[in-house]
Amino acid sequence: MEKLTIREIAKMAGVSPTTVSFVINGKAGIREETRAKVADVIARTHFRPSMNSRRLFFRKSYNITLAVRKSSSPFDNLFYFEVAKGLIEKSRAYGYNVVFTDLSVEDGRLVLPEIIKSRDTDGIIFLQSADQAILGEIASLGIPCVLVDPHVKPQGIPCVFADYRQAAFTAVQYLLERGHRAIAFIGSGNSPDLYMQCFSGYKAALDSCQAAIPTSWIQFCAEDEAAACACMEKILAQSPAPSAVFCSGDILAIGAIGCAKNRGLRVPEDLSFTAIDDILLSRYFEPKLTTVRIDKNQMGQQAMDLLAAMIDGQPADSVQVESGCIVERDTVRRLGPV
Amino acid sequence: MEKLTIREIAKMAGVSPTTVSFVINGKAGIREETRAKVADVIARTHFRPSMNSRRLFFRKSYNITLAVRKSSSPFDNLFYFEVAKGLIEKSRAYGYNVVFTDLSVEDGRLVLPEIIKSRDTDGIIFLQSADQAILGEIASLGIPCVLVDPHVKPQGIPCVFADYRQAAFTAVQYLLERGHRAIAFIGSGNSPDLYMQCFSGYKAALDSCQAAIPTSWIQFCAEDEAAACACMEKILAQSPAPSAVFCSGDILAIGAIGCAKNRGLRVPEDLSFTAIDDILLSRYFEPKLTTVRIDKNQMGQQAMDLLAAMIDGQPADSVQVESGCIVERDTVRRLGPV
DNA sequence: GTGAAAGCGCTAACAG
DNA sequence: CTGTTAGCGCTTTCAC
Repeated sequence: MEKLTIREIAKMAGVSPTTVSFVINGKAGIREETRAKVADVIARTHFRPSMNSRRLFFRKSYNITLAVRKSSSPFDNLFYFEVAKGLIEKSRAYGYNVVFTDLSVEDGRLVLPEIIKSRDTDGIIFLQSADQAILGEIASLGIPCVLVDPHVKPQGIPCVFADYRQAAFTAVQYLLERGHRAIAFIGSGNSPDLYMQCFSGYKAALDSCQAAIPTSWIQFCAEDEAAACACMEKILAQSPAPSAVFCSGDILAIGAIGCAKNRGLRVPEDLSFTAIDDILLSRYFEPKLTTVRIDKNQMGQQAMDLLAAMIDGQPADSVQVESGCIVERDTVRRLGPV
Repeated sequence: MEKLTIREIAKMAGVSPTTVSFVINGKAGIREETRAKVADVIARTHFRPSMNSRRLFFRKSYNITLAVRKSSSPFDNLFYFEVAKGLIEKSRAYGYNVVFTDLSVEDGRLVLPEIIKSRDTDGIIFLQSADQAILGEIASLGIPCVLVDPHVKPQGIPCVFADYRQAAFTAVQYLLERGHRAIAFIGSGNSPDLYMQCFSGYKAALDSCQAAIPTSWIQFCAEDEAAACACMEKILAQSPAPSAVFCSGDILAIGAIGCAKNRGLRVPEDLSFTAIDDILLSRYFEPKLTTVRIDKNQMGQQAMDLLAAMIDGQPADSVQVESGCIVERDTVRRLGPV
């Protein structure tokens, strides 16, 4: 079988290459009869125009790059993968290939992969991390770029955010509706933006019911599972004890619940928990965690929409995805009327 | 700033485009002096030759496609991601972009993504699944293809296998070394190839110590967590009871341990367990699972090596990655001397 | 409405 | 040892 090119197709259909090109690209000005004839040949031969040629002509790579940090935890990986799925689904419609790449480290500096340095990508999506130096380098390369769920808010780069304020509000509201008033807070001050959103949601829910809480119930040094456990310890060290705890992330709740268990408390009989994220583990942890789902798939989809718009030169603003969906499991007990 | 092309660089360096091209591609026949001059200009300008042009010239896309099934469990995702990491690391050295894609379903038939149909990829990597029709379609497209950890062994397509026989042998040997002789087997007959490997490793380890076991200890209907639980039930229904159980997958062990727990048995005090995989959950499950690690990262790397060889037209054979690394955790008890 | 011709940026014969 | 030239396969003016 010979190499199938647009010329071959033209020959087979008895027309010129131009005509074939017009048919392929749906341009006007072709007689319906000719169009059908050409379309028929294309269908029969399964011909596809060479992407490589179009790339050269349009000076587009039709690649978008998903940049992942090198050493990330399995949980990060899960996060990435869900976002990636959303991205991939959408990319199909836009005709982009989604290329995975990781930022490697040389001499302690992050270094961009070749696909970016050689501008072989039409756009870039970063997940969570957002090294300022890297961002600057990309800006100087002139490649559109969007950040997904950044831990720290950068200036001048469109982002896809989850609405952590709404998520926190929902998680706490859920507790209130089940009769809880004594609700503690465990979060991480490591990402101040994130912290502020979560705390603000927590506060908004509590404000509405005029609940007073001791300041020892507000813990913001939980940057990981172990630290969350320590936070829980501090909360339980004083009386009164809360009837419920809201944690700004599932992994923190898992740490905090571990602490409660160690002290002989039963969850949810003695203490209820809600959190934010819905990571894989939450379904397998004992007891199964009640949490507000962050829709990572949708974040991926939004990122694709945003990036595609930027590539087309349209002005783009950050977007926030709805984050008010609670998934009810086994860590919340309904309290009798107070 | 003007568009940087090889002509521009040539002009700046006062040479011809050919010379620049030769320098870039490390061809012989350039005076060192000229070479240095050109190299200097290239370094200063951060020039990279347009991938799009090279693609057209070489008729190569420099893409390899990682095909993922559409609806897969989070655990599959984790598997994919680890393989992908290995793949990505290696792809850098070969100069390939790793493009993620999923097989979508139309009218109940799997359909190949555009990147494959339009031959915009130099090779394809499939994970686990291996629909025969799809494979045939790809073969007719003439695109090199490798399978990673296929559940069913296809003919004529190079694969990257884990050595499940070795893994099973290692897992059972580990139990033997700790004094266990009464060791039951739980596996899944759903993937006969896989089953045979696991059982053969289990048998080989046991053969060497002449241990006799009742046939009820051999269970092969555990296609998932719940089924594994049922298998465990059957094993425990008769006496004597084994002192240890080997499961051909972590998720099966988790199901089986659940059954043992329900019956009031303590793990590992009353019953020990080993398995194969080392999935994320095994570290978080209570008790933490002792298991033989399958190195998915390495499988990804091997897949890249294999695929690259095939793309270069070299003959390629399936490879098997070493799979004898046990990760010791909390599900095995050492028995006193018999 | 359709065809001939130029060019996207690079590479590699082929001259000089 | 270096420069000129002709494509790789497509798209798109610009004539006809």
